[in-house]
Amino acid sequence: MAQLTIKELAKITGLSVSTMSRVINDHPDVAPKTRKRVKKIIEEFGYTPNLLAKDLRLQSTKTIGVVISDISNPFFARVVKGIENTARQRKYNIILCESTEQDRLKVEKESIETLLKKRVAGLLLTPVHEEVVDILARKGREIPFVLMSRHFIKTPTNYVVSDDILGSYLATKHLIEKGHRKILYLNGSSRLSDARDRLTGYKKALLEKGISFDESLVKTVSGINMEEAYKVVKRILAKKADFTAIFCFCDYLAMGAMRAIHEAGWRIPEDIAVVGYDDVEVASILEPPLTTVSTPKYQLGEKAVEILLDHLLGKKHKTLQQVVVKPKLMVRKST
Amino acid sequence: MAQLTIKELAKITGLSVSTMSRVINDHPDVAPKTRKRVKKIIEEFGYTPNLLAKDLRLQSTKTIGVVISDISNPFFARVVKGIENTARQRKYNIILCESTEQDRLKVEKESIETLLKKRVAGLLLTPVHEEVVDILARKGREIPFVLMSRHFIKTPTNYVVSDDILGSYLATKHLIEKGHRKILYLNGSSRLSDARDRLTGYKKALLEKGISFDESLVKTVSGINMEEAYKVVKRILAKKADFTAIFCFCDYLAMGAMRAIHEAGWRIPEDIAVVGYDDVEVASILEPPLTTVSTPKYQLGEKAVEILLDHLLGKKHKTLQQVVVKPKLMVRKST
DNA sequence: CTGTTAGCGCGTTCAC
DNA sequence: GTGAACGCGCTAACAG
Repeated sequence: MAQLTIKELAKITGLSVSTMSRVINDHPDVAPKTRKRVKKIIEEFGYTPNLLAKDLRLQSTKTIGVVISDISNPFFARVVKGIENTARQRKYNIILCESTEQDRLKVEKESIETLLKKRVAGLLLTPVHEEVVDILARKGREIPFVLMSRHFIKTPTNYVVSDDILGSYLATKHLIEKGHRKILYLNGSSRLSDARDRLTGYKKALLEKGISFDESLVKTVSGINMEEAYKVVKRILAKKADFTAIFCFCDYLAMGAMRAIHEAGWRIPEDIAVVGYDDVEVASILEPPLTTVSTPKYQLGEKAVEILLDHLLGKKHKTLQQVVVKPKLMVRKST
Repeated sequence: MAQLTIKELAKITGLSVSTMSRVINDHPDVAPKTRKRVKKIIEEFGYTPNLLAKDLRLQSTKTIGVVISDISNPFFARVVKGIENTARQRKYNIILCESTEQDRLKVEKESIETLLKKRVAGLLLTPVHEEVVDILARKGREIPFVLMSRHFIKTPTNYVVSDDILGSYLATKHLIEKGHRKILYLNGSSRLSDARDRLTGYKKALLEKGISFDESLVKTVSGINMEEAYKVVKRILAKKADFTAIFCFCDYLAMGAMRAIHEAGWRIPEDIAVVGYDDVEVASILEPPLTTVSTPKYQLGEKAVEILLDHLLGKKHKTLQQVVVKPKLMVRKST
């Protein structure tokens, strides 16, 4: 990292460090010709300002920490795209951390600690444990953060989520109207608000249509990914299929479920109908095209960044922003 | 960012800053009881070391810059997962930058400049323009970097790629053996080595089987994504389908192509066979399951990080590492 | 084992 | 319009 420093640059130009600093930051108080000459030399010698020093001096960085559970999940990939693109437009960079591993809590905690040490300007998270939020609220830490896809009840925070109750209500209702009475719900961990809310929506539709809730029809996967869903559904199918439809917590799970159903020799939707959540890009070209609940993924990331920056720039300081977007049912061939 | 500093911590404990530094960094030269007491206070007061200061002092960061073209592409999502996970295991973080936009060159350049300013320890890239590599090789910049999926001929660098000629050769040969003579090749920009190499492999198989190369059967999409592929194939199909198979530069393109084919009312593979490249997770559950060329995506990212760290830690300094992994044909129902 | 101090690269008063 | 000097928070000699 033997780079040219501002001091050396000053030596080369024969001017002072402060003048260097001024032209680097386009400060007005510099004679036009001086500026020109210095800029030329900067170009020629390939000077690269050290943001570590600048940020330390200014006590602020243009870096946003992002903690996401699984970038392989097309839903999150899309959210991250939204985050990165809008952040970059606003001259911010993102440090991306995953927390997929078994011991998520530990990984999440460590990632956040590291991000805090790096003095990120703010945090964007899809936390698995509420405890994580407590860490951020600890004394002396007034770092802004916004949760995505999930929120916690105990701790009020900024967040951007989908109206999960509504979404899964619509999905379940749709299935019922298609004649299904026994609907398996393949859920994520009930520790999460999105999983809980989607279960609530599921129950709500059942109730409304006069179908009694059957606890045994709710299955929980240990990890939100295709492979897990595949395994779970395969196991269920091996026993006895006492249901005619599966509603999945998200499309990524639905994909695994579909694979299991196909492999078991059942047809979709004739034998088993499938509904997902998220409306991921590939949903429409699956076999068959997946009926799902559509959510604005890119915009979710975008909005999260905007809320964060509003707080950073002190615009809506202290005012909690909680955005809930309305999902939309996309009916396709899987039901 | 009003955080507790090491100096204030020293004041609280009644000890010196160096002692603080020592316990923070687990330096041996500290009395056990002192260490214990200090640690307790750190915990209690919630001290968070400032890495900006530490890194500035040490002239090195544990951050890796990653410039990827499109995180929505499941291939890259998987590669990034490999990068992030192995980096994190090695105590490094990644700053992720996308360069999808129209004016890629500019975005790529800017991202790299920013990353350099942030003093990332090294760079991982899938560059679109060779020019970008020149920037990194400029005087005074001896930052290590490794290219992924592509490389350049003019400039020798570290890289991790798939044997693209072999892969597309296998794919094309497979199609020919299935009886296809008119095979459309949906390619990415020929500026890229992977696109060029895959075209070469395509031609090689043709030549070997005594089929003359037809320039008009090579179509280039302007952007590597589903939507682009969908549009291009739709347009082609609207005219006249003078081919019985499509070989796509990657699965992501294949997905768009499949959608267009379905919409046009053709069957896969009866009317048009489709082959992709990458063997993305969803490939096996598409309609129909996609025949494709399998590449170790996660491992590609993993290997890239390892090469980078080898250089950072001075192990194989100056020795260029160029890894070429052998792809494997996965025959499924789309052919 | 512990404390003092210099300086990493930079921005910012405050002089001139 | 320009320069000198201080300090952001931290580590690493060096001294004790």
